[in-house]
Amino acid sequence: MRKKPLPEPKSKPRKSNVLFQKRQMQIIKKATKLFMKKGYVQTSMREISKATGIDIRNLYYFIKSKEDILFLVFELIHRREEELFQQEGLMSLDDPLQQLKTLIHEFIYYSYDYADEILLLYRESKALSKRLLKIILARESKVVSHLEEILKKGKARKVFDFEDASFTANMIIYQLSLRALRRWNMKKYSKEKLIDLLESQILKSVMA
Amino acid sequence: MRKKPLPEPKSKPRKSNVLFQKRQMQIIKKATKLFMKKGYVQTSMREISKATGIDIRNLYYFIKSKEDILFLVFELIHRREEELFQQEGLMSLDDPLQQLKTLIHEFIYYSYDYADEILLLYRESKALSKRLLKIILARESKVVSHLEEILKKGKARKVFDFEDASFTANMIIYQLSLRALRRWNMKKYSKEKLIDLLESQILKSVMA
Amino acid sequence: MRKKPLPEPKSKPRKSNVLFQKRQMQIIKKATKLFMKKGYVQTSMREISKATGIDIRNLYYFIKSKEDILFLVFELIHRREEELFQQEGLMSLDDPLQQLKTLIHEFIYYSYDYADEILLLYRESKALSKRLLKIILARESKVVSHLEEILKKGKARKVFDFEDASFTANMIIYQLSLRALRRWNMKKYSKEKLIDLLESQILKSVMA
Amino acid sequence: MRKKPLPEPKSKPRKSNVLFQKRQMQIIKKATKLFMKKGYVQTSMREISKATGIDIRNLYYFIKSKEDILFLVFELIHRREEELFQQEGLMSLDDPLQQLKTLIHEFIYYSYDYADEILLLYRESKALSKRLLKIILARESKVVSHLEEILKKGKARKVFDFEDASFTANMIIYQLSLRALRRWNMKKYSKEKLIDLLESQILKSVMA
DNA sequence: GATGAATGAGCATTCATTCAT
DNA sequence: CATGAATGAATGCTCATTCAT
Repeated sequence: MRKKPLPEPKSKPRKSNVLFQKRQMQIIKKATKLFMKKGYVQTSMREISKATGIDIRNLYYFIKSKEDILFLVFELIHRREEELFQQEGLMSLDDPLQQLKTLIHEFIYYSYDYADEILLLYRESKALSKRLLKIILARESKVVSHLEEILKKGKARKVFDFEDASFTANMIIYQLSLRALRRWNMKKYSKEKLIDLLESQILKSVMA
Repeated sequence: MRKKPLPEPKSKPRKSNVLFQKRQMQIIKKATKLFMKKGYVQTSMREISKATGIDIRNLYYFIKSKEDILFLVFELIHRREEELFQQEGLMSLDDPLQQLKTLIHEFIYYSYDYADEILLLYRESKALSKRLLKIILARESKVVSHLEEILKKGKARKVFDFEDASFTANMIIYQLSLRALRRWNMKKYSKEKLIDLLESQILKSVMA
Repeated sequence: MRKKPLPEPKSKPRKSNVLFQKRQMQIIKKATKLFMKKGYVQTSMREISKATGIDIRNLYYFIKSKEDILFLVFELIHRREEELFQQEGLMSLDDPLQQLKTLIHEFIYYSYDYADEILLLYRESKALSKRLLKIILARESKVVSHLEEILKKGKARKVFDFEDASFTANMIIYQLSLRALRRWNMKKYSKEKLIDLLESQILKSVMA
Repeated sequence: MRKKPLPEPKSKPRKSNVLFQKRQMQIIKKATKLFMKKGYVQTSMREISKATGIDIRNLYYFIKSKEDILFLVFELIHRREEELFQQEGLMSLDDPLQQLKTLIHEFIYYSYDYADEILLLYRESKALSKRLLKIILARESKVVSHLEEILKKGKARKVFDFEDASFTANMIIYQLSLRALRRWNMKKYSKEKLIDLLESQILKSVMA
C-alpha cells in the first residue's frame, strides 16, 4: 500500500549464490501458485511467507519487493519460451515449414503445461511499474520476432501466405494462449484433441 | 374489497426509474475507465466516488457493492454483443457467408469501441464471486453459440470447412479480441488496417 | 452513530391514536424479535423497516428514535408485570402465603413465556441513555416493592422467615429469571419440571 | 544426523513469551472496563488501542480479533473459577457442608472482585460466534458440575436436601452472580452484609 | 538468520437520521 | 404517507515494508 517511491535496492547478495537462488526459486514457485489462485494484488506477503515457510521479514532478504516477485515470475516464463527456440537447433533448420511445425508443436505443449503462467502474464502484468512492464513487453516482443523471422522466410519461399508477418506472428502466439485465456470453454476438449485443433487451425491460416 | 391497493412495486421501484439507470450507467462508465487504468482491486470506491461526483455513501444507492459494478460492466458487454446478433436482421439472413462477414464486420467495430471492457472481462473476471462469475460465463457461452449456429449452417452447405464448430466459434470470438488483449503490439496498425487483417485471417481459416 | 444530543422530540401525534398505536405495537413486536436474535446495537433501523414493511423514513413517523423503540419494548414488559399484581385481586388477599404462592405461580408462567423479553431487559438496558434507564429501573423497583410488601406482612405474621425483605424480594424476582438468563443449561428441563423446581426452591428459602 | 534442529515452536512461539502474555492481560483488563461501560459492540478497537496505549495495528499482534478479546475475558473468568475449586484442597475435604461453606465464601469474594467480568459473561456472550460460544458454555458447565458433585455427596449423607442436583448447582452459581447482574438494587448493601445475606439464603435452601 | 515492534496509508461498507418534495 | 438524496461519523481490519536487536 506504500505509495512512496521505492528506495534504491540495497545490495545484499551475501549468500553463496546457489542457496540464494534456490530460495528465490522456491518463492517464485509458491508465489506463482498463489497469484494464480487469488490474483497478484490479493495475495499478501504474509501468505507467501506462510506458503514458503520463510518468515515475512526474511523474505525481503531474497527478494526486493512484492513487485519483484511478480517480475521474476514473468522472467521465468520468458526464459522458458526462449529455450523453446534455442533447443534442438530449431533456428538453424533451413525449411521454414518444418521450423514452424516444430515450433508450434513445442509451443503448444509448453502452453498447455504452463497455462497458469501464461494467464498470469495477461492478467497481472499491469500490476508492474512502467519500468518493469517495459522490460517484460520487450521480452515478449523478442519471442514474437523469432517467429516473425521464420514466417518471413517462408513467405519469401512461397511456402506461406499472409499479409503482414508481424501481425501473423502475434496472432499465432495469441492463438496458442487460447486455452489459458478461455479455460472455462476449453475444458471439454482433451489435451490431444485441443492440440490437434489448434495446430491445424494455425497452419491453415498460414499456408499458401 | 381490498383495503389497500396492491403494494406491487415492493422490491425494486427504482429499477424502473430512468434517472436511476442513467446514474448507474454513469457509474459503470467511469468505473470501467478506472478499472482499466488501475485494475479492479486497486480501484477504491472512494476513487469511483470522486470520478462520478457521487458521494461514496450515495453510491450505494445505485449499486449494491463494488463487485456489483464489475458485474454490471460485464453485463453491458454481453448486452451489446447480443444486440450485434439481433440487429439488422442478421440472424434472418440466409447466406451463412454473408452472415459471417457481416458479423465479423460488426463485431470488429464493436470490439474497437469496447476494447476496454473486453480486456476487463479477461483480466478481472476472477474478481467476481463464483455465483456472479457463473452468470457471466453463461452469457459469454450464449454469444458464442450464436456464432456456432452460423458456422454449422455454412458447413452443411459446404461454404465453410473446419473440424469442430464450437472450437472454431470460440476461436473467432477470441481472435476478435486480439487488439484488446495485446494492445501494446497492435498500436502500430491503423484501425482500418487491423480490421482488414483480422477479417481476412479469420475468413481464411474458415473458408472451404 | 450520531453523537450529537437528540433534538427535542417534535410533537407529531397526528394520527388518530388507534391506528397510530397499532403501528407502534407492530414495530415493537418485530423489533423485540430482532433485538433478541441480533442484539439491540446490531439490529439496524433498516432491518426493522424491512421486518415491519414500513419504509425506514416513515418509521420515524411512529417512533422518535431507535432508542425509543427499546424503551417502548421495556415499557411493555413492565406493563405486563404490573398486570400480574393487579389481576385477580391479588393485592387484596389477606393471607400472605396465599398471596406469595399465587404470585410466584403467575410470575413463573409469565417469566416462562416472556423469557425473551426478560433477557432483553438484562442484556440491553445499558443501551439506554441515563434518563431513560432511570425510568426503567424505577419501574423495575416498583415491581420488586410490591413483592416486598407481601413478604413483610408474612414475616410480621411469622409465616415467613428471612433477614432482609428487600434483598429477598430482589432475589426472588432474580431467581424467577433463571431460565431466561441461563437458557443453555435449562433446556434439559420440561416446562412443568422447571416451574416445579423453581417454586419449591423459592418457597423453601422463604418459609419459616 | 539431523541437519537442522527440530523447528518445534513453529506455530506459536509467542505464547510462551512472558512479555507477550503480560501485554495480552493488559489488553484484556482495559477492554473489560470499556466493555462494561459501553458494551462490547460499541467499544471500538480504536478505543481499546487508546486505553492500552498500544497502536491499533500492533494490537493485532497480541490478539487475533476483537472477538478474541471478549473470548479471552471469558476464559479468564473460568480460569479463576476453576482455581477456586482447586485451591486449598477444597475438593479433598471430606465434609460436604464444610466444602459448600468454603466454596460459597470463596466464590462470593471472587464474584465481588470479578463482578464486571461476570456481568459481561451474561450480557455479551451472544456477541461470540457459535464456535467460541460453545467453548465458553462448556467451561461454564464444567464449573457447575464441580459444585454438583459436592451437592450430591452432601445429599447422600443426608446433610443436604433438594430435588435436583444439577438444577440446584446452577441456581447457586446463579444466585452468587446476583450482585453483578442487579447492581443498581444491591448498592445499598455493604460488602459484608451482602455476603452474609447471600450465604444464609443459599445455605437455607440447601440444608436438610 | 530469527524476532519484537513499529508505521503510514488505506480498505469497503454501514449507521441513524433528516430534508424537501 | 411515499420517495430521492444527503450527511457526519465510524467500523474492524489489513497492507507492504523497515528497523533494531
